[in-house]
Amino acid sequence: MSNIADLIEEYILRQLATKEDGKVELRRTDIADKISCAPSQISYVLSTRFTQDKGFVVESRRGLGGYIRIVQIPLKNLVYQDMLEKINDKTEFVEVQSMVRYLLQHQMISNREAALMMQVIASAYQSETMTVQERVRLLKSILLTLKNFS
Amino acid sequence: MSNIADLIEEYILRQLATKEDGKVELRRTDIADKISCAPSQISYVLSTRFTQDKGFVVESRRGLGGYIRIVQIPLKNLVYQDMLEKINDKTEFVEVQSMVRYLLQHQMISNREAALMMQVIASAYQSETMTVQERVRLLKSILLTLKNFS
DNA sequence: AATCAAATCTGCAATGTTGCTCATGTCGCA
DNA sequence: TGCGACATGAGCAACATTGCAGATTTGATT
Repeated sequence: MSNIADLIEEYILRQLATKEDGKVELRRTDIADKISCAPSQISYVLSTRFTQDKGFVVESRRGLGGYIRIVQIPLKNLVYQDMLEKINDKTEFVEVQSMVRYLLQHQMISNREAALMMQVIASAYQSETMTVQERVRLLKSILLTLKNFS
Repeated sequence: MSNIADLIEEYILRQLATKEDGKVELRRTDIADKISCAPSQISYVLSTRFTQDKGFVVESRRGLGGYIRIVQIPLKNLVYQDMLEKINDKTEFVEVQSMVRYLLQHQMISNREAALMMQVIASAYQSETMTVQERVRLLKSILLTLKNFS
């Protein structure tokens, strides 16, 4: 099937696959030239196949130095679900810490959200008075909030 | 990135970063020479990227000894500072709640950040075991984090 | 003082470089 | 044969770049 939309999708996915961090920056006209198609076709493919709920974020800029940035984001619910299941009364601080790092590196949370979370999480672990049950409940509620608001 | 405007922006930001007080004074033609571009390009970048609502104030003067002064204004810090000062061991839940609402309504935090904060704050107030001192410390550290990451 | 020249920045118009939207058309397949 | 996915181009919106006339400011000259 030499359907142009498929070619474009493949091309972008191949570019993405070469990147470790799941981010590429492309120029629309470059792709259009390479594939030999109308530039608007690129926009079409992006809007139909690189959607948020398929795990992509697309940002762009026009004018000189224009670009299209495509970021592949892990399936959110799975990640959060996984993390939620991992958290129990024996979960160490460093584990939670690395969860936050993971979320940050995969653009599932912002810098500021990460800082906010780290602050709260550190407090929870340092607290002399907070019970382990309370801490677990707090951590889970944070992850749940993120999950529901993504 | 062969985009001159970006270079100029970076240059100015770098100059600003070297200053402790967030103020720089530059000469338009100097920058233009350094970057090798038309002087009016500097004006363009200033008017599009160093705007008031991005937290900058630009003053300038023409003529001999003319200059461009760029000031990075931490307007938002005032709000956070104010809130920080208001928080003590007698601060009620509803007050904190309305602070979060204020931040949200003024677009200083996102929906998700607000949800995150409310979650944590509610936990802190509901906790049977957390001491008042711990709670105050937590609330302040949250606001401080936001302040530093804005 | 009044004037002029030089050094600066301002404002704006003209033009170039991209990406986006939308109306419209095509094509394969159930 | 009708629907939905695919394809295209025109016109538009957003961003960048440049040049030039004009406004300001300083300082030197008359």
